[in-house]
Formats: sequence, structure tokens, C-alpha cells
Amino acid sequence: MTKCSHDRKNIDIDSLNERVRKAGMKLTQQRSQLLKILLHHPEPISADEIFKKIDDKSDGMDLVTIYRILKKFEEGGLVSRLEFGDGVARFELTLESGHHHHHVICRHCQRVEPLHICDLDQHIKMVEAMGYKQVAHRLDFFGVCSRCQ
Amino acid sequence: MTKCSHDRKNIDIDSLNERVRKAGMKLTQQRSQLLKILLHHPEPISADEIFKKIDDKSDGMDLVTIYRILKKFEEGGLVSRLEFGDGVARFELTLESGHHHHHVICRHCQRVEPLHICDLDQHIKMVEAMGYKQVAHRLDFFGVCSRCQ
DNA sequence: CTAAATGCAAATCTTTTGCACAACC
DNA sequence: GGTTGTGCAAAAGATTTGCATTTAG
Repeated sequence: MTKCSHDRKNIDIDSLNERVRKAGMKLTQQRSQLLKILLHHPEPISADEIFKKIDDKSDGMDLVTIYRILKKFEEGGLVSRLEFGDGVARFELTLESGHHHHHVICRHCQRVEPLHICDLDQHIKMVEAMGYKQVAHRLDFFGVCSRCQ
Repeated sequence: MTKCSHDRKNIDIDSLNERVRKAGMKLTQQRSQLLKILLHHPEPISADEIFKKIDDKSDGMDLVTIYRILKKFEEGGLVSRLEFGDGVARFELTLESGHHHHHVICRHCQRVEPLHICDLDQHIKMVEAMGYKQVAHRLDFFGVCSRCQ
């Protein structure tokens, strides 16, 4: 039902690296390392989680650097910042060409699953009718997943 | 178009106080003061904004107390916690009996406007079909409001 | 009276900033 | 070579916790 893993396979490190350069950023060892982690992580991941993943491999990269790269990548449109309400920002690769999805978050285990439907045209039209331009939206579902019930 | 101010008038301090007691909490001076502020504030408001409102009147209540009350109120279902992505949690009174609304946030001035339509039945059914129980959702729109364009 | 709530101080957690050094193009 | 990025230390901002004192019921 979800196309997540399928989509993910269509992104490779090379095209990501190219997107870094296209955005006018230098491609450092740290940045490609971070891209690899994002690419292979199935769910939105926080700066600290990334840091711990790297730390385990005694292959240092500073937490500060992670924050800075994530901010740069967000500005460059490579990653999207998500907040699910627990005070920690999580990040995921922005898929190409307007691919757009939402999230289902388990209230119990915090696991995140993507939801690949989005039919909010009438909502968006209404917001535009209220006078807003450049309307974007965020839609998340919270529930208790089958494993946690 | 929005029913916000209308709905708000239908809530009075007395019924709020009653909800505090029903939730098994003591009704302190600080709590009813906080309720009044929430009642008369048209948009979701942060703990610090509440603190400053009170501070202006030289009528002290500790910031810590505000955080503690808001957490209690959230547990008791009196207020809803919202996060719009700037790292600050904002709160609003939970309107009674399933009244449900969303938000339109101006990317420029951060002003929040309520949106009183919600027609996501098919989305919710889909999430339930994925195995989730107790499905709730959050939908926010971001745009540039007419004043800021 | 007694459990619950508050105030104050200090801690914690996430994220940001300053500055010297290193790396990419 | 010069701009851009990184590491380290320290700061900043939001939120939480410990503990003694106060207050609602």
C-alpha cells in the first residue's frame, strides 16, 4: 500500500550528491555521510539519533555539525523538518518532483509510517479564499498501531 | 466564515472552573487566572506569552507554575498543545463536545487563524484500515496572509 | 488536616553561536 | 587561495525537577 521503500530505492547517493552541489553547497565527507544515514533510515530521524548512529561507529562528527548540515539541507530543499509534538525536530529526505506524503505516528511507540494519499484540494482552495498565498500544509495522524494495542 | 469568536462566547469561566474540578484538580487562583487568559486570547498562546501578560500586571505567577498548569490541563483535556515548528509550544482551550478545528499560520507574521472545516473521513478510514486505533489527526496550513503580502 | 499546588533555584534538553582550524573547489 | 565547512566550547532558549512552603477542599 505504501510506496515508501520503493520510492527510496529510486534515490541514490549520486543523485543526492548532485543535489547538494546544485544547491551551491560543498560536498564534504560529513554531508555525504549524513545523506547516507537519511537515505537508509526508514523514518524521520532526529539530529541526536543521527549523532548516536555515527558515534557508535567511532567515526566522529559533531552534533553541532549535524544541526548545521540539516539546516542547510532544509534551506536547499533536500530534507524536510517535521515536528510531532514531543519537542524534538525530525528530518527526512525530501523526495523529488512534488512527491508529497503525510505521517501516521503511533502514540505509544512513536513509530512513524508514511501515508501516501493527499486529497485536500478543497481545503487549500478555502484557505486561498481567505486571502493566503503560497499555501502549504501539514497533515499528521496519531493512533495506536497494531503492534502496540 | 469562522465561528471562533462566537464559540468562544459560549464558554464562560464558570463552566471552565467546573471542568477543572471534574478533572479532579484543585481550582487555585493561578489556575482560574490562566483560564481567563486562555479564554480571552484569540490565538494559541505560549507559556512565556502568558507569563508576560501576567507580569505586566505585576500580579505574579511563576513561569514554572504556568508550565505545570498547562501540562495538567492538557492531561485533563482542557487545553490542547500545538506546535507550529518554531520550537515553542502553544496552547488553546479545547472546545467542548468534539468541536474540532484546524489552523492557518502566516509564514511571515506567525499569526494563527482557525479553520472550521474538517472533512477527512476517508483519510481516517484509511489509517484505521492500516491497523491503527484511536486515530486522531492534526492539520495545519501555512501561507502568507493578505496583510503580509 | 492533608493531599495537591506553588515558588524559587537549579538542572536538563534541544538547538544555536563564536571563533580558530581544516577542507573543498 | 579564498570561501565554506567543521570542531570545540560555551551560550541561549524552552521545559522540567527537587524541595520547602502554602493553600484548597
